[in-house]
Amino acid sequence: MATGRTHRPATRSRGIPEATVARLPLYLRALTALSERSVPTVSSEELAAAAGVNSAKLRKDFSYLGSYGTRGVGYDVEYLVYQISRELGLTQDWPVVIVGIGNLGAALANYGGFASRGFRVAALIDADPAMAGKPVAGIPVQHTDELEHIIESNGVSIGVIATPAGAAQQVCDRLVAAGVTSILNFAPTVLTVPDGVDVRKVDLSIELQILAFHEQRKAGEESGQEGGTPAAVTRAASVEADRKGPDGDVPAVMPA
Amino acid sequence: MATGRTHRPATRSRGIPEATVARLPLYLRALTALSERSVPTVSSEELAAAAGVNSAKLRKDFSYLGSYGTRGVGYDVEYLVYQISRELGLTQDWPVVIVGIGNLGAALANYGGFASRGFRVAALIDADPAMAGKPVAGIPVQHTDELEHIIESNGVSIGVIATPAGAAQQVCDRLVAAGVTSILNFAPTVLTVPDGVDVRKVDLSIELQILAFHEQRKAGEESGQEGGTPAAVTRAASVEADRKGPDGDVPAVMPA
DNA sequence: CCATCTTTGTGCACGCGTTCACAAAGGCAT
DNA sequence: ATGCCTTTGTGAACGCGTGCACAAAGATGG
Repeated sequence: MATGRTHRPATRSRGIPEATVARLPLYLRALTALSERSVPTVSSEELAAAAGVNSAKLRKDFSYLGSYGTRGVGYDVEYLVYQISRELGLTQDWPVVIVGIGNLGAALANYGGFASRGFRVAALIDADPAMAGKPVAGIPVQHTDELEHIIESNGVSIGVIATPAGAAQQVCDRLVAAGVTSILNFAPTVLTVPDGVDVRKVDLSIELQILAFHEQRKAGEESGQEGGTPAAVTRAASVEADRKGPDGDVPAVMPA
Repeated sequence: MATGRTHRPATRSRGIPEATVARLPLYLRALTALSERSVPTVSSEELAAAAGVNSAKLRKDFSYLGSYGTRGVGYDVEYLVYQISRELGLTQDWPVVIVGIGNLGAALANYGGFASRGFRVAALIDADPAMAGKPVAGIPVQHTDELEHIIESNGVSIGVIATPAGAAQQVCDRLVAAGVTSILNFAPTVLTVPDGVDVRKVDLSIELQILAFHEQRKAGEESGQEGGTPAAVTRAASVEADRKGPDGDVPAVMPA
């Protein structure tokens, strides 16, 4: 999973474990699919299979929400959709701003998953004056100068950062100062935020590196090859040669 | 974090805990930045701050790799960069294919972080015949028919899925059948894969929902408002109304 | 109304991950 | 060479998350 919680070490919110909260959207998605097919009830076993988890874990997760099941029958799909939606806070609209409208920012703006879960793109913001006014996904891009005004007038509490790494912390600071208390960070940087602000990060580069680790392990188990080969040393040395200048001046979205 | 490990419950590979592996890329990034500034050594305290973790955790993480530090001094930056790169398997080139060249796929293709860490985009693949031959990020898009051929002739073991949810499992099956053993999934679906295949997922919708949960909790603690308000019920009911048809036929990338 | 059968909800145990706290180790100054 | 000072490496304790296994609960059929 490309996700990583940053701060908030192990805060069990209102008795619901963090690990459970992270799975609720998964259950909700599976339940929504069942709801569309007009399935009235579902057993923990079936739903767990659809969500890709263990049925015992699913039952324990639901037990934190309350006793919404019926023994011998299962769970009422519609009721559970409502309960989970409510628990996740999806019963209200969340205005969201996306900062950094490069390739990735544009992809996010076009992402259909926003609107369908109570998230509304309130504004697209970019530092490039040439972008200002240009519509992306039907929404005109606004200049960074407007950031504070946009946040405050729309009551935005969730911000998405899709800028290059060099700009991320600065953007983050401005978002927080303007009142944003939850940030989804796509820039490959560690963001520092005050207490009370949640940060979640999505980092493609890290995901790939984790996959490479397991891939290497799988390959190494058979061929038994290990240790620094000459080629390996060469590549390692070239790693730094690739990276010129500070993080900020790489034009592409999300430099590593 | 937008990341979630899927299968592989708790396999401690060669003695290195999974949680440690997930942090190694973070350390590597911080170390690379230090290396660029020609910093010769760094203490666990400094590096931990740069990586956004606890110094004790960092030292324990490094202890799994071996004793690469010098007491009273710290760690040699260059040496550590090499050791972590080697451990993560970044000392070799990993050809990667990206399947699904929509908004997101194009953003990924343009992502600078690929090349700088030993990942090479071997091919871009899309099901739309109109896309075939069109260059994206300097690489011509190829049709899905070529998938097996591309995988085998390039020795690709890592695949990135950026298709709509409805196509993801099918693409996944074909990738695995052709020899791919690690998959990074951006489509909002649970992928089923045989043993030995690693799947990591990046799911924007889930991340936002987790943020919304905490955001609601923060808001609720002050205003003490709880329970299903009429407005809440309205929204919950409209959740399903938004979602027409099966997952597959939503045109946008990554429907939720 | 009773027996049976299905499925939930959870007590319990186990293992991973995190953190504390400190002894061991090495550099450095004198 | 010796003592001091810094920083590593790790033993031990703790807490969270997971999974097992079963008792309680309720539906269903006779």
